[in-house]
Amino acid sequence: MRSTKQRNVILDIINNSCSHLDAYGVYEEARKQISNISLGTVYRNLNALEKSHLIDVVYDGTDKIRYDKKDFHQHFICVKCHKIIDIYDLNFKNISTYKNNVVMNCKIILEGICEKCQKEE
Amino acid sequence: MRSTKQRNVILDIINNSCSHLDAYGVYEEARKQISNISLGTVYRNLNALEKSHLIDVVYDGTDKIRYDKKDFHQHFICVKCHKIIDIYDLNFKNISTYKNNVVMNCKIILEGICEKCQKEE
DNA sequence: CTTCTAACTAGTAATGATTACTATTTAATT
DNA sequence: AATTAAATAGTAATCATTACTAGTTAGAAG
Repeated sequence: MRSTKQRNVILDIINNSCSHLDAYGVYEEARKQISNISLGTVYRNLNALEKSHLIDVVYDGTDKIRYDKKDFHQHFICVKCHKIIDIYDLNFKNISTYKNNVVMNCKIILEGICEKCQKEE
Repeated sequence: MRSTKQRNVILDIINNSCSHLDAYGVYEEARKQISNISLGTVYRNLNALEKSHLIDVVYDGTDKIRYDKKDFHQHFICVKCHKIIDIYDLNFKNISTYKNNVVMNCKIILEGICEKCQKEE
């Protein structure tokens, strides 16, 4: 993967933001630095950066994919307004609430390479 | 929410499947029982059932939303082939592998109603 | 049982997030 | 400086999902 101005700007935007931007949000931020950057370039780089494990994705329950820095933490997601709250102090002892937010469900997803795909590498 | 033939068939398909079907997969199964069921009806009911917490959604890393029965378990998702493996015996003591599948990341998402949305109810 | 009506459906059109394509540019190696 | 594979801008295409409309139906009330 080559180092380009566009890719560096996009990675910096993700790493310096706490707002879980979607692709268009990243595009709007990036245009402040590279006025004619293409939306396709933003999509292509977000996919490439995610594939290289340099950024993470978050699904907030809408149809948009949101992007997040690689920084170990968990999320609370409101099923009504789709707000995402970063959790840096998860405590499984009382998981029915997290700071006045009512918890209804807990999803745990392990991501990795399955047995079959390891053999094909 | 009224009980309709279409809605019952769709809920049954989700509850009797282990394959994390997407909307079109549910549509194909449903047509075996209601030959002229509409794809729009499938989408509308999947959304309604999820909103009523009768079914769950799973994101496998593709652009398709997959549906799952409400049955407390966790998921392993392969980042290469997007296979979803159900986990009923999660053990945090050694999380670097799950049954020969290499774990690279663990996402924990709490879902619920945020403080602001509670006040607006 | 009949009437009533809001909720639901089938079928189709529209939307919009994402991806694909193409000519041009550029990082970085030789 | 020359070379070239990878990347980009701009635009067109894709396709999962949602919206719309006229007709149908579940289920409550008389």
